[in-house]
Amino acid sequence: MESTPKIDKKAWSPSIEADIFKKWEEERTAFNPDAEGKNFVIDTPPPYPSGRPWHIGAAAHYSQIDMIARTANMSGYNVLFPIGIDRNGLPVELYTEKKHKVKAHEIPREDFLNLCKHALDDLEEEMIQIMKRMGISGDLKKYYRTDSEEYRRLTQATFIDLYTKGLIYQASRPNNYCIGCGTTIADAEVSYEELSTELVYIRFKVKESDDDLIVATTRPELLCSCQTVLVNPDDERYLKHQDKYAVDPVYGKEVIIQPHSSAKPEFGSGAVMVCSYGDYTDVLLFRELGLNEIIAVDKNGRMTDAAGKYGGLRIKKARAEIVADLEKKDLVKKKENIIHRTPICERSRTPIEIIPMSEYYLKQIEFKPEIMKLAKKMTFHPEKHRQILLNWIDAVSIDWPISRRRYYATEIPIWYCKKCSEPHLPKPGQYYQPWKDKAPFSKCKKCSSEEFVGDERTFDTWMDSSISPLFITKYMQDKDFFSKTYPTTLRPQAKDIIRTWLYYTSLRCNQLTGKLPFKHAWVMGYGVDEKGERMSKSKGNVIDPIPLLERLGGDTFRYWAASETSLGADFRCSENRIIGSKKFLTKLWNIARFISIFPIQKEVEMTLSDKWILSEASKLIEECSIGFNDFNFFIPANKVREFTWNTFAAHYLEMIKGRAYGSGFNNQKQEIFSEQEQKSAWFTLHTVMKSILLLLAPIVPFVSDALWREMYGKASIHREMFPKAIWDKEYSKYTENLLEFNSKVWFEKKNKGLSLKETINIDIPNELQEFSKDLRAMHNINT
RNA sequence: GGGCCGGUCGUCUAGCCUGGUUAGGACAUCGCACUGACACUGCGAAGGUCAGUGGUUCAAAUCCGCUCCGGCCCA
Repeated sequence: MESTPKIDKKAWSPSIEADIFKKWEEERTAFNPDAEGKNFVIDTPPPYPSGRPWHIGAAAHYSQIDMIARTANMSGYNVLFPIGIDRNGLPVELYTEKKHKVKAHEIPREDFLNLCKHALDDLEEEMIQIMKRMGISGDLKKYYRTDSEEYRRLTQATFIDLYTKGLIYQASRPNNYCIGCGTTIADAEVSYEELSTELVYIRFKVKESDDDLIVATTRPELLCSCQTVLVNPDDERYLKHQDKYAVDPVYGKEVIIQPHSSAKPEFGSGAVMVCSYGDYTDVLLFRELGLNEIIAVDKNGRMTDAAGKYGGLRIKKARAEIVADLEKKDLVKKKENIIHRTPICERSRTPIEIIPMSEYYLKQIEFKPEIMKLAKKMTFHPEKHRQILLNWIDAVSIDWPISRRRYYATEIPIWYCKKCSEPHLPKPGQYYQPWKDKAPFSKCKKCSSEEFVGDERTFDTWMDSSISPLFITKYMQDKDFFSKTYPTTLRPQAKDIIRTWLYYTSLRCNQLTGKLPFKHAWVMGYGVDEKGERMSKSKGNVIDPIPLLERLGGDTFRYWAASETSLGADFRCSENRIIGSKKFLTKLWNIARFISIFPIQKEVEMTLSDKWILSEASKLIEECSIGFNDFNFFIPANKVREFTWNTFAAHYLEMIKGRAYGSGFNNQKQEIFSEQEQKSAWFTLHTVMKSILLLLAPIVPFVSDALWREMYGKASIHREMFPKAIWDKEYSKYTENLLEFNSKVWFEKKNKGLSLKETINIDIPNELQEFSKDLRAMHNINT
């Protein structure tokens, strides 16, 4: 028997991945909802090109999402795997301002938007390149953008629909306002940071007495809006002051001192002033106590006229001056530094102010029970992340403010009558820019006036993002397509945007269609650095995926992404870990290279060794399908590696080598294997090899396809189905004994200083007698 | 203050739901070895009181209580 492998290269070389990718592009068939098989629609998260390099963890997520698509495909589904790029909202604006050294509010809006439109083009191009390098199977030539007219048109149409249904209203109420971004933001966009701040003890006078009342506050500049001072009802220090009036030391205003349980005796002096608005508690207290709000801070972050001589100053400056003035008059008893949990804007990291503004709201409070019900119906992968969504729904306490005072986002499609201010909404189906477009109405429906003014605001970008399942299924555009693809099958997404993207999508799509937008939510953890810390540019621990992909290849990267950490858990990124996964691909390559020596063989009557490894293969297939069904690639990646390397290669290949070559035992030519036995080995080798390649195909699509085409025909492995566990699993009962016996022989030879080729005298245990021919050949055992 | 998740060889992780082998694997470390595909290899060794503590049980990494530590979320 000749021993020339069909595959001549000695190692897997990632450089050929580009050619394979090209082949896939040529062979691509478009998604057809009417094709054979059930439809499987992935609501792919459109990544945001927010800077370079693209976060290696995010890139890893995309490779995992591709594994989902390929898994569905190999399970017989008809897969729609759209690719999108998110380009709306504040990050683009900030990036544009920096890139072009302009300020959004200082140049004409039109010019600014034009700059924004192309600011991300190069970053986007780089992302697409990375996706290609990773072998993403979605159509990378036809990807969508969230800032396209088609997308924004749909956002506006859904808004008009919900407005007509009465789910949207305008109201002025105290809300989170980010001075850095110049806009109201939703609770979901607020995060918290422990910041150090100064607690100032200010001396108030108690009216009609000689007593002082010390009030501790972190916001002395809000003194002008103070409407009452609270003390704890059980605080004996202040019993005598209750229901008297306190006189503030700057404006001389008299406010009532009232008992209230929200004043904690142990915090500060135990007496707190209630101002509009220091924090969210103030908002609740104003409401509860029926106080009149005084607006102390304007939307530019300056004090209003209500602050008297401090009017016009920035918050921090006003605070410093007011404290200095009070100190001069000895009205500050003391100051201390405390750590204060401060709400900040998630995007700009600026502390939040609470300022009443007139904004549009989408009703969500009344939908809470419904969304809660749906959240319990969705299948979560992993199940444990469901709780994050349930907790958030539970915490939702006000309707969602959806209007933003920003520029590069979908415009609110409303015009107002110049005379009577009546709002007018256009017909859905077109993209409207009311800040510059002429109103599409001739007369006001209320007062018949003919002049209109367009709303200048935009939507919260989550208004766009939350309808991605509708956009990809052609909602309001192609009824037939929509009816066949919606609800979508699966939403893959990161853990940290459950309270925004997952929640808002469930809310909005349910309001619009009455249905849950997807059956499965697949939630991934964060990519963190080698030490388990989050990656950030300031920490200097970011890893650029491009050079890694270039050097090690897409499959190495993907195998790492699959095998490193289990579903939904955070995973550590480091070059060493990625390099480690390349070894397995080389091993796989060489196993295939060895097997490619032997001809493809039809099924024949098999020997026990062959039945044994096929039994193990059946077990492997079953274990892997548990992982694939849960879209958990950690399981197949590790199980296949363990089987391939530690069982198939280390034991089975060694056991049948002689038999496959047909040359009998190493030194004892007297015993030769029959042709039948040889063919049985050939058949088994190829059968197991095929199963391994098929099981790995969704994870390492390049190398599996290269080997498949080389060994089993011209068509791509990605047109195949997963293998079925058709082999009798009973023979796995020998596994433990076989592995143990082989180890024992190797150990003996080593101890006696024998080379592996040399003969040895050793007894084959009774339970393995049926394997003795293969075992004697393998170890060169004397009979 | 409340909630959720986690704590297993140097590092990462499986096992925990459904108690019961010498707690499995990978990387790193240390020996030895060219073996009819593979030195990007093979074989072997060393390395763990399963965070701590109390309980349930014939039996606990696994179930329950408490404590400590870390991460996230919400007040």
